Amino acid sequence: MSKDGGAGPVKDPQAGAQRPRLPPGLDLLWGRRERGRHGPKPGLSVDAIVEAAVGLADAEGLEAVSMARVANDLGFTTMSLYRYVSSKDELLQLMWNASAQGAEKLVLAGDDWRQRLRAWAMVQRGGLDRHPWITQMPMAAPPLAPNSLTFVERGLETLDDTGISEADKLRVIGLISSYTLSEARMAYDAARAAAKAQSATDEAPVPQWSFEGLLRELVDEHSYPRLHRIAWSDEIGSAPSGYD
Amino acid sequence: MSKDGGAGPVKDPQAGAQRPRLPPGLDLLWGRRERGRHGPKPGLSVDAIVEAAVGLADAEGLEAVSMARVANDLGFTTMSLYRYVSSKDELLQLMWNASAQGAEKLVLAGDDWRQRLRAWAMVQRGGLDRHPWITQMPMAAPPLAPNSLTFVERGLETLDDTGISEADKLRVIGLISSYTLSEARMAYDAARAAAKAQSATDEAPVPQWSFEGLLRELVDEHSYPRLHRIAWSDEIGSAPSGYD
DNA sequence: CACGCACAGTATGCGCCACACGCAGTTGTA
DNA sequence: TACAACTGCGTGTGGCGCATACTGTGCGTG
Repeated sequence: MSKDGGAGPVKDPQAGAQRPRLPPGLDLLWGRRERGRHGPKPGLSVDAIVEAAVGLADAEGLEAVSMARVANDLGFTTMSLYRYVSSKDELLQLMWNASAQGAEKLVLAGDDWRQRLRAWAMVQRGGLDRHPWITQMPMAAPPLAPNSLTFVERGLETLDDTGISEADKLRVIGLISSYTLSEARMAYDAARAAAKAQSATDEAPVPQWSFEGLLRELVDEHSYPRLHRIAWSDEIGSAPSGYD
Repeated sequence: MSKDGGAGPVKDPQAGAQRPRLPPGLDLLWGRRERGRHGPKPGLSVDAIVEAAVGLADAEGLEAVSMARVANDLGFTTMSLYRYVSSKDELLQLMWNASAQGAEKLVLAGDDWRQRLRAWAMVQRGGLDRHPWITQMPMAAPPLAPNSLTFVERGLETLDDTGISEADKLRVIGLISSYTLSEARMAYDAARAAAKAQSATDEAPVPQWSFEGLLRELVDEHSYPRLHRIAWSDEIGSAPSGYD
């Protein structure tokens, strides 16, 4: 297979010409997987598959996303999906990337970087609330999907007029990001647990524990003095993430 | 192995009477599940199971932990485990808790809170490096296991002489914690990816991508100007987490 | 002192999963 | 027109968590 030389018609006017091959998952993510030109027309598309999978995850959670369910929702068989996606993991990466769509067009208003950074974090939190299954994803490696990188880029943008180093900017973005993620995860899991407890309500043999109640029950005073104090004070209420 | 292995925090000789029932997963974690007194002697124990599972996860990763593998390693059948543990999820919680053992006896030296907090974070990071599978865990809800709470308590302790509110202390701990976790996760995933790439080295048709190289390849200058600058500068080197 | 029952470990099987493999039919190109 | 590339499907494999029903064991009590 020799593909060097620019003799043939190059569809991509981008001057990049011969880009090196990417690792297996990333090529599709960055639109560098080429489909052949022969054969029947595809009755399906990567986008349609990803859309169906995201819809399923939104409606029933990530654990409801199986190749069989997605294929069935689309009216195809399980194995047909593998003509478009090489593994379930790849599909998950595509879903993640899809959920971060629209980052390039968002406007981060604010006079100083604090306001902008805060707005950025709120946008992220909003996305996580809309697609809470992201908090349950395997999270292999830092996000190298195009939309995720765009979002990071926009985060860096909010720090433009601070004097800190580029590497520190990246670290700040990472820290905010991971905190937002973990907060969203807790909120989601708590909501799920509550929903589950409610669904199992017949006679209620389970006394319906709240997080705070549990903490008060479990944390005894002399083993956990500080936690005990916090648990028995009021308000574990939240203030978002506008600190530093 | 010590007799006081995984679960029981304290034995109450007299107060064993009337604590309310805990939700299904937590009772075992807090040593509040009572075994009957009849029948043959158990040939197995919760501690032994947890220990085997942790060993397996340390050696081959979390995905190698299946009820069948754990049981087989112990020389029992799959279903025998369910006499001690009511679900795989419960086993995972126990593993998590077990990995946080020893928090009560660690010494956090330092004159000011920064040093102590930093030491605390380093201990956490050390634990995550020793048991990297923790980064891959489902992470249902905030950690309510006794050892995890002990660790949080020790974290709060480092902030004793700061003037900030209790709730803020908790938030600081949470933030540091989540950042440490996400950093450890990235390091682990990167290591795994590298190991995988190396194991598939015959002729090396894959050009062996590094994270930095990938970033340089993917991030073009005008779509991602800031990331591009970072990618082409040197050092994405790390400085731990002694900031704020 | 024997009997019953709570308990231990086991055997079997169900429904689900991701995915390998090979087939039949369709379509652009030589 | 012949061929090769391609699509979608049927079938099969090995694994998973776990429900259920069983056989045997040994303690507490009649």
